[in-house]
Amino acid sequence: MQQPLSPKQVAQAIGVSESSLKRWCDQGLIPFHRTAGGHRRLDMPDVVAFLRSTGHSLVRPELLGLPPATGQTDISAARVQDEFLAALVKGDEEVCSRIVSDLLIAGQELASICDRVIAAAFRDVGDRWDCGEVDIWEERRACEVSLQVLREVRSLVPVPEFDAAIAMGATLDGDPYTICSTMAELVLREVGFRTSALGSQLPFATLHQAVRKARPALFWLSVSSIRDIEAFIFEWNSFFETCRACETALVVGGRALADEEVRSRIRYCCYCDKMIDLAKYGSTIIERVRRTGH
Amino acid sequence: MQQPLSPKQVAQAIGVSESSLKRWCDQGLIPFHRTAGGHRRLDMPDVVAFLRSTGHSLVRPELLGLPPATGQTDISAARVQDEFLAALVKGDEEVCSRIVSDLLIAGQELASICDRVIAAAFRDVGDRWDCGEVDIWEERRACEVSLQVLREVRSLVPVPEFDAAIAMGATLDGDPYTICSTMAELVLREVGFRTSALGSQLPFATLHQAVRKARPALFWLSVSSIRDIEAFIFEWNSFFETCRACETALVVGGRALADEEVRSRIRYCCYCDKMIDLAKYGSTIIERVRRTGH
DNA sequence: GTCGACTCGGGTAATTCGGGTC
DNA sequence: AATGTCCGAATTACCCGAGTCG
Repeated sequence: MQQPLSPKQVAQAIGVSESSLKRWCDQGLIPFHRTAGGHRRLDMPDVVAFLRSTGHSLVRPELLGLPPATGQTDISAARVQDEFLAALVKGDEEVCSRIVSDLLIAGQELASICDRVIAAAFRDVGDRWDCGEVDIWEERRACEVSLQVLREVRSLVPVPEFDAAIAMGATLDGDPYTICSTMAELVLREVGFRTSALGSQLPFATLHQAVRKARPALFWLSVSSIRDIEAFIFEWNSFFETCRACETALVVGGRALADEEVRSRIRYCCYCDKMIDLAKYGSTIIERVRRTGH
Repeated sequence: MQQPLSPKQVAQAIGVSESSLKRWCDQGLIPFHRTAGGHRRLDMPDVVAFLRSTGHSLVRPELLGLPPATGQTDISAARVQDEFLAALVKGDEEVCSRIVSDLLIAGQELASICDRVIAAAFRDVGDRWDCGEVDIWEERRACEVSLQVLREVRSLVPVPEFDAAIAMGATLDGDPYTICSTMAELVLREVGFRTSALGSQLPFATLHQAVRKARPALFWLSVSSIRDIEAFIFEWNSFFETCRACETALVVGGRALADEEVRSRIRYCCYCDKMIDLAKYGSTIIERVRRTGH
């Protein structure tokens, strides 16, 4: 759990006077609470949200425990993607998380950072693997680094409300790739869900149990490979019925279902090619739940 | 009735100095009574009421059930373990990470937190799984929560020196359990290594490459299951030769090697039953590298 | 009764408050 | 309209020798 920040800390990190920061707080631009003696205390995710919405940048990020800035804030610049890819292949976690947190603070959509930087880098790593340019251990190290980066980003987005709608998700038996599923969790959390990731390699049987017990409003499944197509389709559709009975929206994504052939034979509520799609669909569900209660 | 709390406990739990808390007591903001010798004692309901009134609403009452700072007795340890286990099974990441970070702040060794809280909880979760008390998805969720907690703790550990010795590690092909390996990374990082975790399910072939290319001073392998013992032993010993050639200390741990029968047939530099052992061995290596340069 | 850890009370330095002014 | 600077009063964090707890 994060320690709350003092106005001075935040003011110095942004590079403005303490008075300005206090005024912003008092105007409601940054949520804050007070100590018993009346001193203001700020939470990190609230500060980050303020930075993102106003376009302020951090002069001294290290005062907030963030990595030093790179100055790169334009996500479409090929240079950002190249730098991220290079750092990822070298296993340079510091640079990776610096790039991502810069983009985030600069106000880029989290979902498009996932799509255009992280997922894009993994496609490239995959290509290089095919060519024999990177070894398995380098690819796995890249996964670990990315997971750590995603974890750091997670601490920068607001904690969901205690009574928010629940989203759950996983990857299926035989599918060890957790990156997509972890990105999905992060994106849905940012949209406002209380998320719980169930990890990788789960058999369908236990997913039925999970949905019945936790009653999530949304369930995501990331499918990167399928062994037995017929068995998969049968089990999938049975799982869909359970979801429907529990009023759970079943969302699907992943390489293996880019093929319309398979997709046409399974039932689902939404197919998301990219994280940005998931973010949009998640928002509509959150909205509906807020309005109607389910 | 709950046991009364000491000022230090409460101050730590809500992240303020002990003096502030005592002042608030003396101002009448928090009701309290005194021991015969004059020490302040607070009751849980009063503390919770105070937190509500000051907007610390995120803090949950159960977080205050933690033991005093450097609780070294088995009793207090057992209590933490129970709280952690309960939260883990419920998938309550917030409470889990709070417990761990409180213990860290209180000065507990990271390695012994790993051994006595996290690893211990997983043994229990495993037992309950065997009894059918918890389902697979709950166990997997517990893994994910633990990984999140470990990654969060990682950001509290000082960043290693740029030129520090390197430690690498992984789990082997067919072994999907990453918790132990992640704990190992964390412990070695705290000791001063620049670590890079390679994730799970790595074939031996690529480990040879990794060691030759990165030349780590230490390589950890966590082995929780072995399929073909003879093949394993052969491949292992070949990997040990590579490590020796690269002056890499090969450290081993994990359930599957608790059996001395298998262990007697493989070569390694150190077997670590617990994380505390790994921390000690890691320190000696770091020391040696600092002195001799390799 | 011993002992280590904790707590007391009080003092001091640093931070923050709110408000007024530039 | 927004920001930066200044100020006296209040709040908080850190420190220490003596006493208490378990």
